[in-house]
Amino acid sequence: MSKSFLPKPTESELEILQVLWQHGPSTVRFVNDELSRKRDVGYTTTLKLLQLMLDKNLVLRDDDSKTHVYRAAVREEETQGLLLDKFVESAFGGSAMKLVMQALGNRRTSREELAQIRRLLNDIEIQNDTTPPSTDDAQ
Amino acid sequence: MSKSFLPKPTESELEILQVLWQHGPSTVRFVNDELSRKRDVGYTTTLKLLQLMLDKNLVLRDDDSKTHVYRAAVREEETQGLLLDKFVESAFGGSAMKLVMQALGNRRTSREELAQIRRLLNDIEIQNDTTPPSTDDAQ
DNA sequence: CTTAATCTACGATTTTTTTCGTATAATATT
DNA sequence: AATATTATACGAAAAAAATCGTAGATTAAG
Repeated sequence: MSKSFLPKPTESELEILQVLWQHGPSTVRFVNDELSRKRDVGYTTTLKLLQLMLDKNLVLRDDDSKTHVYRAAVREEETQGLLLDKFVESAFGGSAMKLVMQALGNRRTSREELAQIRRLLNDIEIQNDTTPPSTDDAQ
Repeated sequence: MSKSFLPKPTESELEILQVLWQHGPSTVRFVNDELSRKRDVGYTTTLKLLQLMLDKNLVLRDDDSKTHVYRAAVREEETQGLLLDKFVESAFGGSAMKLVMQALGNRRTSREELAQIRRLLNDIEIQNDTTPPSTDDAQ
């Protein structure tokens, strides 16, 4: 009931969402310019994508003025969570732990970041102690 | 020079690799049976996929006997690393930290796992101390 | 030996995703 | 006002990925 349908965005759709998340509501022109910084994309391609995303309710648009303004209709964390779940499942056979170990192991992590993770670990541990293990229903 | 070309496997190819990684060299029949446990797949579909993967050098096959035996040609960790990089880039805008935080935050992590991560964190920190910070170029 | 069962090869179709061209409308420029 | 610029809509092609059917070969069963 809480979370409405969130369709899994495709690779290209995700690129666009990144732009919208990072820069807020944007015109097609702006989104396209941003995408163009990385690779070659035609204007109408971006436009079409945005329109499809509108159909899928991935974005909303304000068409008061001639040049429409699009904005993300899905929240960043929520979407990332969804994608993460799928990714853990498909690439790591369901083991989030393996993923975390890989992510931490195979790249330089600064002292500050390490500290940040430690803090999070502490929080989780406290929660684990406070909140009883509950019925551990795996899916 | 070190790592040879590793093509990014598609979703379906990944499913197959999972089977091969987990069960070792397998026949088409076996792989198909495994996939069928999750969803509906035709035998020839699996066969075709395996053949395409052979072309791409994602798998190797032993066709001494009539029924061929396929095995993964790419290592699990290496492939996961590759996919992880792409995923961090596309879904988390390049921030592995955000990904780790999400992965840890949004799911129940057992005490044992938390300890495991702490150990890893320690190891990394020691490395950080031992190895000079070098040019700390964040981007 | 004949028939049934099991495999591989492979073309071809279907589905999904991405890209683009063109028509047309609105706005800006000279 | 005429022309150039910039937008959107939308069909449709191109590209990528997944699925399947059928032919022919080999092995197993009867």
